[in-house]
Amino acid sequence: MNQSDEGAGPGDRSRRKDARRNKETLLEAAVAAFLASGVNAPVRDIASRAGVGLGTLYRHFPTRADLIIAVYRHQVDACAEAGPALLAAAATPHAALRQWIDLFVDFLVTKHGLAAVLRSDDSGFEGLHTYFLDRLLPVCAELLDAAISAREIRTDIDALTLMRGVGNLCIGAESDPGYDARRLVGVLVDGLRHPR
Amino acid sequence: MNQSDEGAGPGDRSRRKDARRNKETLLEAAVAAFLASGVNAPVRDIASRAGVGLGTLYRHFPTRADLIIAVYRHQVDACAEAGPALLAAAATPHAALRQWIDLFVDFLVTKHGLAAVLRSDDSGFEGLHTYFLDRLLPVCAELLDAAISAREIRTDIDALTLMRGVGNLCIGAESDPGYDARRLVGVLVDGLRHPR
DNA sequence: GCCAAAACGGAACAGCGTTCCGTATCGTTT
DNA sequence: AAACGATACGGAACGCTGTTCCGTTTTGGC
Repeated sequence: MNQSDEGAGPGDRSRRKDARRNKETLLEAAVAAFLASGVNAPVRDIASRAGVGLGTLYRHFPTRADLIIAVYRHQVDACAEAGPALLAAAATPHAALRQWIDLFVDFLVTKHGLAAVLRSDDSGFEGLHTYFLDRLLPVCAELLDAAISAREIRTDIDALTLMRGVGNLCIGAESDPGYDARRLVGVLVDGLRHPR
Repeated sequence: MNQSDEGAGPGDRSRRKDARRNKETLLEAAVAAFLASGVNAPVRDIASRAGVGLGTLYRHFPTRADLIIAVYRHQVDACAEAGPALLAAAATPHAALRQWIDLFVDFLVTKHGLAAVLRSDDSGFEGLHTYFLDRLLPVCAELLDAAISAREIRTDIDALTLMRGVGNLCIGAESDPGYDARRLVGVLVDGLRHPR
């Protein structure tokens, strides 16, 4: 989708070496900034952490979303790949779904502001939104279908709605001791089972 | 909490009549702007709709949150007041809780962006946040307690977590045909019942 | 009609993401 | 080694927020 598909690995041979180095530095700076101030850390902070101008940042990551994607790509991929393994290992598809969603929730909750930005209808984050959905929606759908086939859960909630719901429940979970997103997601997943 | 407690009714006698008129006009402009562009309509739009300067807007409503509160105050109050009535009328406390939450969800879903702004950890919306919680949390707690006393639901979800969860589930419900917040909230409320 | 008190309007400020372009560096070619 | 075109850099500037501030205007009791 964009040129930052592979972080700043050795994949982009044709680029100048200062460009490769800057991209790498920017990624490290972004990781640090996101950790310190959340995903909404100002671009200027990230650029100055990297000792680089704004122009440089924007050439490598045309939008905030691209930078966020580059930072979290590996973790999202790991989450996606865990799906089939969980399905194979768990006692029931519903248990696998629960475990997979827990994985997703753990990821979201530990990234300050990521859940919020994921759901933001602000254009400019569409790329981020799309990436997450492209990667995770098929996995979620597979688990959901398996649970439906096993007649464990209701059939009127599709994978997209479920993922968005789980993502939404994670919003604000980090900066609010009185709000237990994990438990609430657990309740939601319980509710998926056929009503009595 | 602030001087806009009563919209722009005849309550504030001591104010100059142009001030009263402007406040009323601003409220109408805000209603129109929120309807047209969502709760995040720029203050400048609202001021210019009202044919009034920015200073005037900010004198009457010291922050965006105050304006939003003034616009939705009556509907929030109505929702709060519906709680006890539903509890008295419904077959079971859990049914009353479900109906009350449906009321709340209907309110949120029809106000573009309100759910998002309600959950935003952005300071400046704390007033809004506080008002909603002050008004609705006791009602939710009453319904929740009743359902717990009737041994209908689990005891590990408190009113605050539930309300925030429901609010979160409503985020983005307006601008996303593929996302069914109402149904998802229904699933969550189902999940509140004791696990099998 | 006078005049303080009250309210108004909008320029100005701070902070955001993003764009743009003159300048500096790189790496190849001579 | 020198020169040169392509590539990349830096940061001022733009457009958009919400909010503050203060010179000017309006109001309403005397």
